Amino acid sequence: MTSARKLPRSFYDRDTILVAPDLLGKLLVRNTPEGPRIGRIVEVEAYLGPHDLAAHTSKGLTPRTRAMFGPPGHAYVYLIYGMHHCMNVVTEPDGTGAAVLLRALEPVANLSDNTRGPGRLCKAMGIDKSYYGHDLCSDDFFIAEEQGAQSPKIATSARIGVDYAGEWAEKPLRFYIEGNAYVSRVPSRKTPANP
DNA sequence: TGTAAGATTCGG
DNA sequence: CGAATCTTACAC
Repeated sequence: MTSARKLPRSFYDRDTILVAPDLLGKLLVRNTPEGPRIGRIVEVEAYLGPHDLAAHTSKGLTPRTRAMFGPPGHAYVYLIYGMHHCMNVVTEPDGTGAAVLLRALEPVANLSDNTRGPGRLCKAMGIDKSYYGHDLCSDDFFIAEEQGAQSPKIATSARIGVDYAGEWAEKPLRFYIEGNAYVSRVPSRKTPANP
């Protein structure tokens, strides 16, 4: 049986551009009365801070973005389009306003097969606003590293669904495991920066 | 107090 | 390609 080690707070207390790709291959774990729901992270997006026009924190500190401006290693959960929850992992020191959006999981235990895309990911894991600001260094909801796991092959692309962000929409801040069947989309779509 | 838009998903 | 659906932010 493979062992897994919970990631320490220091893992999240680094530049978001480093944390995002490092999250690939890690295990998202939520303990429930029916047993632990576990998924391997295969796709993420980095949101760097208030200067990143695609990030929610570019609007400043509001009740909604409070968790994202908070200390690292906590969950930033929000409802989008009135029907889907999205989960982020807060990074960098308290007050920075940066986070990593989890976009897709590969099912490992007690998960449906429907884990592609940030909305479906939260539905499969049972994540909602009750987890807003939840500490990911807790025992019931955390991210762990599989011991002996090999480093995944990482690819990048522009982030999805942030066309409103101008030049920030084109930056390669989406990271995913190349070839993994659970990545939500292939970057075969419109690529403006491809003359 | 009113309104516009969103880090998405699903159906036609 | 457009509706669903409702919270949030911001204008009046």
